[in-house]
Amino acid sequence: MEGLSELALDHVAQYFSALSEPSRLRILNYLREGERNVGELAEVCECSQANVSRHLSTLAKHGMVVREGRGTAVYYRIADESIYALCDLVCGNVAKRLEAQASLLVSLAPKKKR
Amino acid sequence: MEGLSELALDHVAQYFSALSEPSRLRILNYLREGERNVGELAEVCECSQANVSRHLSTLAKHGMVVREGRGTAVYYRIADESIYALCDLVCGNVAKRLEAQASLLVSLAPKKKR
DNA sequence: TGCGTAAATACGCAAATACGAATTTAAAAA
DNA sequence: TTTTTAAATTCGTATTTGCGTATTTACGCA
Repeated sequence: MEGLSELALDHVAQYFSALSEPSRLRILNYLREGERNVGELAEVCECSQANVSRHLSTLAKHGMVVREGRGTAVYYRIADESIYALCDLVCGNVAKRLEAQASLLVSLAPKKKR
Repeated sequence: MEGLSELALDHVAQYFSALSEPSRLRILNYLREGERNVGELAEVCECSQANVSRHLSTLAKHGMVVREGRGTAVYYRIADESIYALCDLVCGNVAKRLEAQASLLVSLAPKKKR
């Protein structure tokens, strides 16, 4: 992403922004197991129907999920598996960071009993 | 990131959130070439000093950049190159998406003159 | 110790974003 | 066509976030 135009940067930022919400990450996580309709996601996410619908539309806007109406329900599924590579990368970094902080904490903490 | 706790999801979301700002992406981009101090970044980013400082502190909070005071200036550099892998992945996805939209646009557009 | 420069922070405001509640739209079944 | 169910959208509100301006802090140097 060396020489990106201002506009391209905005797009990338928006893309990251779509992933910057716990509920949306949770939704993506559930979709790992396969497609789900809005109601199912709402239930398992402990999230209102309206809310899930909104989140899904953001994800869809960035091509992360695909919408398919079937019968009276609407099913969503992951459009691009590379999303997970992304998330896993971040998880790795976050974990590294938390570990670092934890060990720092330990080294600063007063000696444990025993 | 299969079975993540609520708390872990929050962390991941925050991490993405740190990358969801064009100015911050621009800063990261400049840091590809090597360390820079705040003033230099402010100049090249066309961003106020205060602003750059704020952005840098967000990036630092997530361990993306490292702070090092030298003399009266403060230099920042990338802490973890994997950030770029992340950004490049996203760039790829965004590009794919834009291309798809572009070709859709073409197929819908009225015939071009000539 | 005081001065000057660079970075960080405080404060106020404007824009963006998420959410609940209510409503509207879309589609199947009676 | 009417009814029913699922999903999308609208609206109002509270929270978050980014930024400009001004101030404070940190550091080197006279």
